[in-house]
Amino acid sequence: METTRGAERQRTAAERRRRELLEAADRVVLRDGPQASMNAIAAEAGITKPILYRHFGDKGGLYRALAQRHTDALLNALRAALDAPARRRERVEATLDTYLAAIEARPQVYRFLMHPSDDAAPSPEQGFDVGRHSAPLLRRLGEELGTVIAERVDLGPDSEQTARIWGHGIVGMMHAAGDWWLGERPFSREQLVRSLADLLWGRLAAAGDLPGGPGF
Amino acid sequence: METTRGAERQRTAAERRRRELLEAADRVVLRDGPQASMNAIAAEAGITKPILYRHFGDKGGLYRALAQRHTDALLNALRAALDAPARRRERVEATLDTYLAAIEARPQVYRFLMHPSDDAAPSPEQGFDVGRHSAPLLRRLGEELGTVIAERVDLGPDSEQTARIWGHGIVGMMHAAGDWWLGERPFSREQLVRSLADLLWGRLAAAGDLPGGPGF
DNA sequence: AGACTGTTGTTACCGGGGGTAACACGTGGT
DNA sequence: ACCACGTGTTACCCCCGGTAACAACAGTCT
Repeated sequence: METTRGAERQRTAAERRRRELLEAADRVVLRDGPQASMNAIAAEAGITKPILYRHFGDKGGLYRALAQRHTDALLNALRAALDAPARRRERVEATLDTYLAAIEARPQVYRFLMHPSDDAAPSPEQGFDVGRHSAPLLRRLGEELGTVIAERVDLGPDSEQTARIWGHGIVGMMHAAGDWWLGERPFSREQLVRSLADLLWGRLAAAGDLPGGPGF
Repeated sequence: METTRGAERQRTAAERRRRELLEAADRVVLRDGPQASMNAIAAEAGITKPILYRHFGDKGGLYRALAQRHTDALLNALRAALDAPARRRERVEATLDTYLAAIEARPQVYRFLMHPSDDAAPSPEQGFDVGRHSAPLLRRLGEELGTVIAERVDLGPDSEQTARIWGHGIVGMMHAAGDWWLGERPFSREQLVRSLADLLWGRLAAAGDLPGGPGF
């Protein structure tokens, strides 16, 4: 029967179209930042809005599809750094450096991933639904790192819970420091990596007091 | 001359009005979240939009004025915790706890401060202007903590730079972990504080490996 | 052939958001 | 009486996300 072959062809055609649209969207987002409008994306793709909506449902759908590509790439790079056969300190430094190199190389992509401009999911949840509001990518990174820590590091009782806290905390540290550094960039990436690793290695606890502070 | 007294009276009246408007805006933001519309705020205040614009210029102006009140309060509380006469570990824990207690007590305020929905400053800077895009409050906290660290902790050469990195990093850690915790809240605030302080105290470096990880 | 179905594309519209222009009113100062 | 000024309104503009309604064209079924 010809129907199945026809349907097949149609499907692959639709997928190709979808990829083309995503590439156009990518170009616009890279140029205009996360606040790129649907009109602009449609124009870049040489078509009009309703087609975009047919393919992606709503703006959130397009953005999610767009984000997934970049997210997957970054996540794979981070996993590789995390799995390198080296001492823990070196793995941590490699992971920090991988992340920072990525955001340094393509700041607009990073900005798009981390600041999705808005929810796109105005779910009418009543009770305090705070949280889940930082970029979803950050959450994902935090969870991922948490499980890696839980798998590999011996943390005694409550290990699972501690690992998750640390996962989110370390990711947040990396993100905030990176975001700030990217704005001013007053020193090299290596120095940033070293300082952050030093922080995680307890140098804050080990350092001595300077005169003039409160208490001892 | 009566003019100065009259002008005086007018000015204080205008200031009172401004405070009333801010309080109305506060109510709406607390109810509707950061995406509260100018129409809604005007309605809550019992007036119409143009008055708001006369008082605050634009939406960003209103939001900035609104944010400053809460920001100052939080900042003062944090400074108090940071200045308590106690050992460093206790001061760190107190500061973490202060921050987390604040976001736990008033999640909507926190959400408003941290996720200002959008820039409000679409400055057409050309070059990579990434950064400065997380909530300004986070930046401010990071800088503040950085200077405190630089003032009090002996970090050897490059101390200034290291302190700033740590300031932003620690604030980011606190923020990300707090944001995540606020969403699920699977354990008490005390445990969160202890775990984060442990992380800063180098427990990650000290902990042993579990079998199965890469390298040793 | 002709009728049916599905996809691709269009134009034209809706509701709502930020922001502003133009005008009405009251009150105190000269 | 007149002026200056702050408060308030209505009515509008433009843009954005999203949708309805329709046009054109393929391939399929009888």
